Amino acid sequence: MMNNRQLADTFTLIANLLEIKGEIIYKTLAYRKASESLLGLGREASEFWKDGKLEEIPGVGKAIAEKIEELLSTNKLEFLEKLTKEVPAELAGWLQVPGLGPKKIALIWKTLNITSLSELETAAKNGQLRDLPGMGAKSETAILDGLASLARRSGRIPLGQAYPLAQEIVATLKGVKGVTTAEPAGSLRRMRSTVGDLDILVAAKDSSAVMDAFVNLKGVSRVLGRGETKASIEFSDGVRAQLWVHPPERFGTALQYATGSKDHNVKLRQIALDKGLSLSEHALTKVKGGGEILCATEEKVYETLGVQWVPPELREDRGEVEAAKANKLPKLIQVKDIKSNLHMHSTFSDGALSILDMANAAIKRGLKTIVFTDHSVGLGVANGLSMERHKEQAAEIKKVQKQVGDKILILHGTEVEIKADGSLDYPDVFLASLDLVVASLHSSLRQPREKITERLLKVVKNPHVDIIGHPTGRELMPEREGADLDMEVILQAAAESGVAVEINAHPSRLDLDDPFARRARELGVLISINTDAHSEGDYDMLHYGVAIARRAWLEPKHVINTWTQKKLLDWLKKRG
DNA sequence: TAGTAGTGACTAACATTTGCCCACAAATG
Repeated sequence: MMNNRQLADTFTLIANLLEIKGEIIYKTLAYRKASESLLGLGREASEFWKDGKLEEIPGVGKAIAEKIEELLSTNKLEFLEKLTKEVPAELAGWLQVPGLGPKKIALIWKTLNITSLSELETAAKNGQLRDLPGMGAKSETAILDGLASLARRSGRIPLGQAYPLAQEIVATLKGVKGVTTAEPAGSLRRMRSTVGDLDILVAAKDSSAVMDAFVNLKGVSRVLGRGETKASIEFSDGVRAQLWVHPPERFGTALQYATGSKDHNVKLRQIALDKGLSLSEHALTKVKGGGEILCATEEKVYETLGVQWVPPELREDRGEVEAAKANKLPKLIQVKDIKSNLHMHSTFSDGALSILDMANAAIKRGLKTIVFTDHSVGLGVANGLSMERHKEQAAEIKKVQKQVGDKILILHGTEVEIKADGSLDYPDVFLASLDLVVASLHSSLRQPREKITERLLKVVKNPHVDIIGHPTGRELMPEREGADLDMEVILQAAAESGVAVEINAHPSRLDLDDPFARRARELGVLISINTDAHSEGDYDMLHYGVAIARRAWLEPKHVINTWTQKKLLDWLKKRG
């Protein structure tokens, strides 16, 4: 049965083909909206279908509901088959080519009667494109460049890679003379777990010096464009970055614009229009009379519009604009709220540091409680612990606890392997003897949905398990898709059993991601944010996990790591 | 096409820059 990702891909394909076909824009928009909505839903559309409630999904009406139903029950869609007879599906792939949009694609396809990218390349090389209306030799070269760049590009960039890179760029640009402020914007500032490109915003009176510095950054392979206020570059690995430069007194509107998301901005600009103001990156302009209201800060933009300032992580048009209007935004969790790390490793399994070193590193970062959850015996590649070796670890923890005194509380737990049949790697009596149990999937991730859901469900119901670690098992660096789980079933069971579900803060995981985490919040599931630290530096990855939690609208009260030591210990005691 | 107002019709989608060709397409959040 198709999952949301596959449904969303189908509707994006339809939207792209309709756009090339030249269908009215609102149809295209409707399919795109439905696609976005499915991706952010946090529940499978099949759940809604089962209950006959497909049309309750935002952006899904009668026509799209029928198409979802057809796709779920037959895996096919007659509408799409018909459409691809009119507009070859291959053409949708052309939209990936930078410099090609729907109009040009339609023009080239209809005039030259070609549909594949290789035919397009040949046509460009043969000089067949330059004579088309509205095109010239330069657009022909641009298309060839675009094709080459497409071959280099590697999809979306994991946040854990983009974030440090952006910090570096920002630091460099801040050093340029005349620069007042520089900040990352775009999906990076919103802390999406993957980003498309790097957006950087700079405040400076004069743009030319900072633009120069930008296009001359180390590793830049080509300059895609450079104007008065914006420039765009590509690094040799295919990563793209953009720079906007605005005067300091307009920085607020500029940052608001560059942070997005697009849908959030559209909604906000609509609110502005309702107030007789036109919002752009430059200013709020009175529609009548044209006077400008300048905003040096983002806060002033939102304030002028009479809505609460929206934290960037929420700006996805998932209800935050309405909440801001009603003064009902959540008081989002912050890094400083986190008092404990409940999932981490030492040299007893595959960690880089001893119990003592990890404890000292945690003290340095102000943590009050840590739990060593080294791997269990079945995970041989990670040097998993036998029950025998757990005795050694217990002794070592006791010793270190004495050494560090009351600076931190060190607990003894495990990250126990969930075996292929859903049983755990240690017997229940042994699990009961540990302070805390994280249960995680590391193997047999490709089991069919029913099987792997059933497997995890067993674990959720085991009273000795306290936290489900990185629930889907997905990885971002290198990319590996998570298990095909029925997360709704898992989360509902978790709400019932009281087990906590993890947001793994390591940037190679970020699992759960925000749509599921938000659904967990709705269902009243306890959340635990952990670094899964294997080294000292891993502790500092916590902010990624907190960012995902913020994207999921989580407040301190939803997250067990914000609890006091006493509350945490009481909870663990109660769970047994 | 979705959503709403109201049962067949209407509205929705903001505002800007850049490059290339000479008015517009593409790209940006």
